[in-house]
Amino acid sequence: MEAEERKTPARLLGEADGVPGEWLEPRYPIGQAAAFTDVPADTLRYYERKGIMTLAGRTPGGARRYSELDLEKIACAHWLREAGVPIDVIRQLTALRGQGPQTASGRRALLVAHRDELQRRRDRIEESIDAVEEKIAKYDRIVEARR
Amino acid sequence: MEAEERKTPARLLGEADGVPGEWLEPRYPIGQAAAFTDVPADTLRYYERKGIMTLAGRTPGGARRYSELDLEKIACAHWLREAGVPIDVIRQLTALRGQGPQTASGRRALLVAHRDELQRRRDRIEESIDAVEEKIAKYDRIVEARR
DNA sequence: GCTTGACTTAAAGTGAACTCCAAGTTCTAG
DNA sequence: CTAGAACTTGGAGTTCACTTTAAGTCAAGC
Repeated sequence: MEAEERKTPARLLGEADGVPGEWLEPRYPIGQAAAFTDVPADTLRYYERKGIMTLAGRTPGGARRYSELDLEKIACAHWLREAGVPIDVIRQLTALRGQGPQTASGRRALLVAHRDELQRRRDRIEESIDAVEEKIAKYDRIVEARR
Repeated sequence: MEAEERKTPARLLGEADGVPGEWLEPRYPIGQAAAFTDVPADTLRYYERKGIMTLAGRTPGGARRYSELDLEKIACAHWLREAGVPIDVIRQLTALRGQGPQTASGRRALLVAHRDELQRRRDRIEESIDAVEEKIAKYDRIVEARR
């Protein structure tokens, strides 16, 4: 057992290797994938159930093996989640991506809709910040008056 | 029955009336309070259970009656919720407010903490927007290339 | 007195996104 | 070959903030 877990597969480091298609090899068990992507294994299985990950390769025995491309897809899905995109929308994006390049404009539309939503969310937060600052200022005056 | 429900109690319109302390009168039943504040009656009871509303006045029969001050407190709590402040934090603020003015600096600290949290949240969203825009641009190039 | 509608309570249900568990199977190092 | 770590599955549990339900009480108009 190593002192420190290796956290990044070659592809993510940009170490292009000679064998073409090598990063499509289903190589990484779920625990490694979890460590690489920082997404818990349970969550990876959950994403799969929810249909936002097309199934990675399996060993004859049935254990999942992720390729480096799969890891990138996971990273992308997880990133979208962190950006607040609901699983449902990610599923739609994934489904469209699976249907080939003619769905590109549909996917673009989904992303534009989400960007607009994000902007609205940011604007609301901005307003909240302003209002909270005002309240803080009010407390400053109160605290000041009591000294 | 009126054609249009009256949505705002006098105090919120700024119609100061002659009788001092009048806006402390527990006057409005929960349905009215809900209409005024745009917070469903169920949610008002829920807030009360959660301890983020000190109990409003009651009729002899046990029905809640809200004063205009209560309505302002509701508006404040609801606004904090919309700003993403968890119920728990609102409860702390409410509790501190109930303990008098010497807790003002404590309340200020809670608000500052929340403002910082909001700023972090806004910054994350900002990053997400940038990233989504980048993805959109990528799709633009794809869609362009296919024409 | 009776109906209607607004109110009361405790408790259960909802939905999103995980997160954990039990019991069994597979993989891997020695 | 075997011990034990890592994996499999289906399903239950968790958290948050409500939301709904069931069963009953209260106040006003006819």
